[in-house]
Amino acid sequence: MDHIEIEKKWRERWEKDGVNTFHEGGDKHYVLEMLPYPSGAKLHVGHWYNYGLTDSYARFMRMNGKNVFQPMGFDAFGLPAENYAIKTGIHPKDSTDANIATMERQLRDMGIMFDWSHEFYTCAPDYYKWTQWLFLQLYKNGLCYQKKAPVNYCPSCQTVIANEQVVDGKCERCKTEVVRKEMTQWFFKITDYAERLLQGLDGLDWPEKTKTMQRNWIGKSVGGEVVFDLEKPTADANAIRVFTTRADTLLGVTYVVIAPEHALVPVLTVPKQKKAVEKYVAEAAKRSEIERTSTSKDKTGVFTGSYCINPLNGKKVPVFVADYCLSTYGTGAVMGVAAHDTRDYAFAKKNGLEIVRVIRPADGEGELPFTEYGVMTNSGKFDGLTSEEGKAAVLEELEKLGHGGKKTNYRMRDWSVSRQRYWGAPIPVIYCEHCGTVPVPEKDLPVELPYDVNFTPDGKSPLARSEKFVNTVCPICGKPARRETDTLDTFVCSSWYYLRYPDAHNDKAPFDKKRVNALLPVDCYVGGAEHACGHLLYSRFITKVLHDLGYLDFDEPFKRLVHQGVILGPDGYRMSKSRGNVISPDPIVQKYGSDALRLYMMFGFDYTEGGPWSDGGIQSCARFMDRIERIADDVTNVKADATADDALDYELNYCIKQVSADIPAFGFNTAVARCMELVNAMYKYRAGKECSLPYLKHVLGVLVKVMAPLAPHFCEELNERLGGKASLFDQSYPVCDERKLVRAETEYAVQINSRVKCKVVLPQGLAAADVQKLALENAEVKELIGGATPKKIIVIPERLINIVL
RNA sequence: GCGAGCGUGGCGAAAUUGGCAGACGCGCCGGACUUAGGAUCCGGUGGGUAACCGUGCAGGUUCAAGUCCUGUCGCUCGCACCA
Repeated sequence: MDHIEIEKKWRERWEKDGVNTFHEGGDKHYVLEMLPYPSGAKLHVGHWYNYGLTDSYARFMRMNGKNVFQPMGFDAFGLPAENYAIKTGIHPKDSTDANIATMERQLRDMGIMFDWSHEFYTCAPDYYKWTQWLFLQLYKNGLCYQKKAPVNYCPSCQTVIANEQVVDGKCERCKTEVVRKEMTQWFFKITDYAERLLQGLDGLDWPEKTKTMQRNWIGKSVGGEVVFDLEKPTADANAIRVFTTRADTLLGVTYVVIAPEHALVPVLTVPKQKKAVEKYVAEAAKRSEIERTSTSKDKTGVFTGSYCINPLNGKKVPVFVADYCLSTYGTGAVMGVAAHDTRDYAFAKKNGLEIVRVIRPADGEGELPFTEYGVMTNSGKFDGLTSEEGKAAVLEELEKLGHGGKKTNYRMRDWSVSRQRYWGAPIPVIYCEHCGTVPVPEKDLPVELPYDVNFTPDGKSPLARSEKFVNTVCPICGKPARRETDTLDTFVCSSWYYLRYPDAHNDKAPFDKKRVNALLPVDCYVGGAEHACGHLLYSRFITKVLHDLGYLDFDEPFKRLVHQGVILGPDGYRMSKSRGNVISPDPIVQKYGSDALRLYMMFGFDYTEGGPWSDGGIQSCARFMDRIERIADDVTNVKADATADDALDYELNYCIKQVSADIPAFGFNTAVARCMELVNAMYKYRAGKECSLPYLKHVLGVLVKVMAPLAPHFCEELNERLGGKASLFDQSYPVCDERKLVRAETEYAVQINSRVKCKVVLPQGLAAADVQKLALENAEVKELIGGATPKKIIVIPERLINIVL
């Protein structure tokens, strides 16, 4: 069979007959793969693994009566295209369009049943118009705000660069040391949804690992806030607030630490300490950029010269600035309990601070620092309480005193959506001297990205230099005003795209409410695990926001999530251009056909594990198809007949049953193995004396349906050759006849003292007592027991008998 | 450092979830058909002559452990001073 030829033929046939066209109604099943970024590197085998195998799942669901919706589009904004433009001068839009054309051709060659009429590109104005609309909804509802935040800035390239472009603190392109720069940026208030994002995880059919990662990322921690009054209040401040999970240790506080970036640093620093503190803060700013992650185990810090008051006992404690306290978590200040925290202990030792024990183990003293829960001591009226009781009691007391109380903290921070970049959706905001920050009215969307801009880096983004773009009029007062020149993070574009597919060309709204509520949530979402705390979290957030605003009936976008494993290069390393170990699917498809590639990707790996690519396996799958074709050659001209051979009929139904369970569980490797077993049985049958070609043809006809989701073109071709008229994908999947799996006899393994000694054949379906009785009557078993009296006999129905002597 | 996951033949991997370890395939060995085969078909293939031994290593629970528990080593991923 010329696979290239027949694959082309069937793709054209499907197209012509509208086999892949989605019609609304019925028992919908929305299958979605994470949409690709159109890079110049084209599709690699990893995309195939993701899209090709998920398509097999989708085809299976379709043959099982589901009305499957499986769309595809392109996540087309982003940094690589812009960097490419800086390097080559080729406009991002042009290179992106070209890449999309190539990738779309490759995707079509895969033979996936995408309904292309729902396709979109996130970089097209008719899509990003609605990304901007989304921004405005968040803005209007208080979920979007501006604040100053640090960005990475390369002084040589004169541009802001992304975190992933910073390698060892240096710019990946020019190796210049990157500096931190404070800039005003837009944020989405994802932290408002922290608790719901956490709670919602429980009901999702997602990999536990991914849920755990999101839980850790959200980082809920239940504790309390303590207010330390300043010894000398000023006009600017009168107290330091700290967050703690160990309120039971409050009476052991011997100092308080604030982060170098804390607003109170200048307020609390006394003139005598000014020089030392300023020097420390400057050094910390540098360190946090370059080596914060690896080394700074050393607990450094300097005294501000000021003191604050422990609200519980009125004790005066010194305030330090130290970089082991993070400005980004909690209140940016912590209480120092040297006796019960390893970091505080190290800091106190180094700075000669007092160490006061207030918790002891339930028995004895134990060494310091003692960081576990125990019993309160040296704590006056709290003495004797357990840590658990003490936490509650202390926080209650603080509340009475008006100096704190219970508080829950989340590690997650708000989502920064500003990018000082050209190739993204412009943020729809206008700055007016008279009216201030003004959102672009919805009727004026989209704010179009100008094509004609200059990419040479000179300290401003290309958008900021485009006078035509920047200069506008204020929508309120009509006077000259300037546009925001930052663009949106591409994760904003991809945070709502699954809502666009059902109604991809709607120019009145981002989606039709009825249609979206009918088709969503996504029933099965498949993509890489690396998006656990990015895209997958943002999408959940946006869905919840749109739900709360009344646009959606559901508040979780993806019911079931599956991660495909990573296909590594033949050398066992992640595929990369620099390693030169990238496997391109194109030559493989040209040589063996896309079905052979698909089968191999299924057969060679555990889907969620992935693994190194190997060339050898692909031939085995091509050979497997040849074996099936050879049977087809034998039976093409006979009339099919279902007069059964018991042994082969058993194999056939066993295969149907197993494959039907494997495919929805993404167990493709075993599904293919079961089909191979059936083909082996067919060969055995064909070689036997009792072989009936009409029956063999019947079995082949069923196999072709069973395998249709796994090798769609090939199976369609065989089906046609066997006399089938309609497309297999408009037919039902074979159903296992359980009666055919009932056999008269079962072979039991007989164990003596837990070791298999022999086998006995007994009728199927016996009660345990009868199994035991018959087994003990067996001559071989009798001999093995040799007259000894069994102490205990365990019978596992249809499996084994264990006789303990 | 913390958290999660993994470790099974020469290789990719299976194992009804505590019940005959190694399905299926690659590779290898042998046979058939052949002028020939790197095509195809059939058979064999964890180790050991054997009793037996075998799922990283050491223990434990159990009639029974790849599967559960404890410890340990190694690898991968995620988070990295989170108070």
